Amino acid sequence: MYIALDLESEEPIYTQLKNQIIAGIAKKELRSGDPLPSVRSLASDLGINLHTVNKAYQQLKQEGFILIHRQKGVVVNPDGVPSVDEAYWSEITKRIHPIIAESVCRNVTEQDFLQLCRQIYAEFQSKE
Amino acid sequence: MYIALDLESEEPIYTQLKNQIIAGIAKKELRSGDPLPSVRSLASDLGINLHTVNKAYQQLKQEGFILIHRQKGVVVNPDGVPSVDEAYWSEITKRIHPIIAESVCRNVTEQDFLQLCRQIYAEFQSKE
Amino acid sequence: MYIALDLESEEPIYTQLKNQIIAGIAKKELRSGDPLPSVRSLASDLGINLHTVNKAYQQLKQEGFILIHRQKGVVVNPDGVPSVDEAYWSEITKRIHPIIAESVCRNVTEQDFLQLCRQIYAEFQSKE
Amino acid sequence: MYIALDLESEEPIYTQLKNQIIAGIAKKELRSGDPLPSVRSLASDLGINLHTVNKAYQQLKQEGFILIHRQKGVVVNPDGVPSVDEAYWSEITKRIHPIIAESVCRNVTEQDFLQLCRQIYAEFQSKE
DNA sequence: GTGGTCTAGACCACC
DNA sequence: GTGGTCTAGACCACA
Repeated sequence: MYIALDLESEEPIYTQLKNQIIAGIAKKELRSGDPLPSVRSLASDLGINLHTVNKAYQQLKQEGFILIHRQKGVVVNPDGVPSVDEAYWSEITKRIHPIIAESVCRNVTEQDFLQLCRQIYAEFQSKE
Repeated sequence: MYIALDLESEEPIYTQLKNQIIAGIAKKELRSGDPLPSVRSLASDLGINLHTVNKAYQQLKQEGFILIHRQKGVVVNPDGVPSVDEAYWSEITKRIHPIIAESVCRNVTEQDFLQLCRQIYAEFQSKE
Repeated sequence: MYIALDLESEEPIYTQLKNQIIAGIAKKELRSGDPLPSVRSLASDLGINLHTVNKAYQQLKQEGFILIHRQKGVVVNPDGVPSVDEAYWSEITKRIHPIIAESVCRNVTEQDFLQLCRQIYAEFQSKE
Repeated sequence: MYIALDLESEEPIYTQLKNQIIAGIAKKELRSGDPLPSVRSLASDLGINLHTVNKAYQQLKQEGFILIHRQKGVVVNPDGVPSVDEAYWSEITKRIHPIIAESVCRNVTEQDFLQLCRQIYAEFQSKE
């Protein structure tokens, strides 16, 4: 799985990393039980500090995407990711809200917006 | 127009302020040419720092939502907000992408996701 | 509130710090809304690294004991700590289980054990 | 005696093993003088490393729970486990203290806490 | 070899 | 001033 980081971006590196791993899981490039690189090797491959990788891994662990074994290393959660619940639904609403507000202001039609979402959804489900 | 800030939130205050003004424009509570409070009075009303309000206003100006006249004060852009362009389209895609990735992982169906977007859209267009 | 760390202990410093802050809350030395020292000043006072303090604070935040404001600093959760729930009940059981197992082996009577617990409880509730 | 290890747990495997053997002694499933499997066979049965079993055994020996003879193998201490002493009493206090502190914060009543301890005690003494 | 902990020191965003 | 991020490099526990 290929990971591209923009070290100049305002988005923290660990966030970029985290999102790309989540995207990898969504695309089924990473499946339940698959191993992930060790913090050290991934940090070395990406040319970043191992603590940065570790921070991304810790958050992914905390959100239930991965398991971190002290010795065996890191694997995608074999039980799958916790499904949507109320807390997630309210969080996702809070995240989408301002995006749609701005789109409305900029005269993006609902149709266009939904179409964009469908495209992105399609991108993830193509390989299923 | 009522503005509610969460000073405890991880989201910077200036971002919250900016988003709520954009939401106000989207909901037509604020229309082209409408005046906005001065930096000073808004800061005082909200009990926050001048710089914080100023930062929000500067970014809104930068993105074409408002105009700041030295004398006339602050007004919603009378020419309307710049419509969607390619740059915005690519930016919006980048912002939605990780949200959808996580939703896919959490087994949110495309239908549910689109339905949520429709609801939020409806919230803005009700008063049109 | 006085904090004593044992830098030689096997228990990680951030865990010791975390537990002492929880104890402070339990003893009402720290009350809802009370401010805690900044990571830098506490680190300096204790003679440890600010990242170590930060780790303790982050975990306390994650467990709902404190809130961390970007600017205002750190405060004890004004809404109080999340009450016991099933997850906590099962966790606490898992933590006490081996302690009692060993006590049974060492001929600590149930009475003595419960008496010890009562004493510790009393220590926290004396100032209430 | 059945031993269940959680290889995913944060708790080191050797600690889990140690605690389960102590629990076995507390439950009288293992009695004074009873033989324990050899390091080699137990490691093989549990599918874990020799060193891991060895570390658990060494600590159990150190704390007086078992004896390790070069020839006769491993047995539960025929003289019984050393009874509670001051050192143990202070150690147990240190271990319970943070648990009760957190319980106080989370509004677990003393009654509920003591009741939980009684239940766990009962679990060990049922077979006596 | 793995991750966990700790230190030291840097720059940035926010207010 | 605050916390957030990132780097660099060290030692330890675990298996």
